[in-house]
Amino acid sequence: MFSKACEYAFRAVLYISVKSINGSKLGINEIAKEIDSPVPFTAKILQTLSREGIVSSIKGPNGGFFIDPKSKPVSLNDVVKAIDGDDVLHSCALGLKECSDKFPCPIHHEIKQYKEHLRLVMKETTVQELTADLSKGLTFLKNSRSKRSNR
Amino acid sequence: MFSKACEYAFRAVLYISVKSINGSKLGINEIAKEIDSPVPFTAKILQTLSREGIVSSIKGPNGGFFIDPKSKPVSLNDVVKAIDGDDVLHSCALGLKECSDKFPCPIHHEIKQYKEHLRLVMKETTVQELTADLSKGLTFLKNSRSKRSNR
DNA sequence: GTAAATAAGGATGTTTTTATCCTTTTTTAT
DNA sequence: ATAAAAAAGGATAAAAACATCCTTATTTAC
Repeated sequence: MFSKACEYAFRAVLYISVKSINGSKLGINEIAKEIDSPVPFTAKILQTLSREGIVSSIKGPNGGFFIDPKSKPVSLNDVVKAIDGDDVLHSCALGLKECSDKFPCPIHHEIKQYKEHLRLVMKETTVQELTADLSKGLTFLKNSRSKRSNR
Repeated sequence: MFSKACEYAFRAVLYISVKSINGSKLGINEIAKEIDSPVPFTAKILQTLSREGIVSSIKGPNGGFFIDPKSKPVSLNDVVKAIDGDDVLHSCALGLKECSDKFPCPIHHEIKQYKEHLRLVMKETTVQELTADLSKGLTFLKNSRSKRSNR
């Protein structure tokens, strides 16, 4: 559905968002541990997200990554665009470069609705509105007994 | 959404299905040309589809690939399973190995409905029912001016 | 039964994605 | 000022996906 990089990006951004509520800044090691992702790869992804203005960061002691709760909400679509690019949610299931109502692939009409709905959800769902359930422990960013967390 | 291999598989199977209506058997070169895909890679994919019983093939002169129009219809899901495996349509958008109603990722509930919708479409749509529009020229398997077809 | 046509299978190569490592820059505390 | 802590950035490595090539097996036509 999305690249691994994008999956890590979602998880990282959500984790940072939750922890940023009380003004914390988070180091890359903590983030990677808590979302069960490889440290250096996650660092690269956060670099990109930082460059794209999706997360903030400060260097130096007591620095780290954070998301100002008062800043403009970040949609899931913003994250996808930053990491996987703009095409992912628009590309044809059969791989046609041009696939549209006027020039449809054989399953264009069958999955059109699904794709539109998914795009809408990704555009309208914000990281900020997902943080509440996450901090209440109603949703999760990693499996309890994942391999990585057991090392 | 799907791997390139799976995209080629969809296109190949659909092309073969259309041409099989009048009993034709198709060579790998013709198939790859008509669906605008790399010949040897497409050959590999058809090998797999043949092994999985999704297409039939006979070797030797006048041999080739075909789909008996009277055989049991093939769902798009059958093709996905043969090429990308069974997980693709069930995997978590955030990459959690275990993501369910009981143990949901933060966007599980948001996209659950759409994933189910897509799975249903893939299971219920058959290659056979897509062939009619395709042979009428109402749907397409390649772009008119694709790079490959211009070589 | 020989040659040609065709798919099947195995080995290999290329590109992209995923992941790691090392150095540099910035900031803070002392 | 200096040392330590942190992210940023560049170079490299490993794995997976994508793609090709060569040989083998099967079938047909002559």
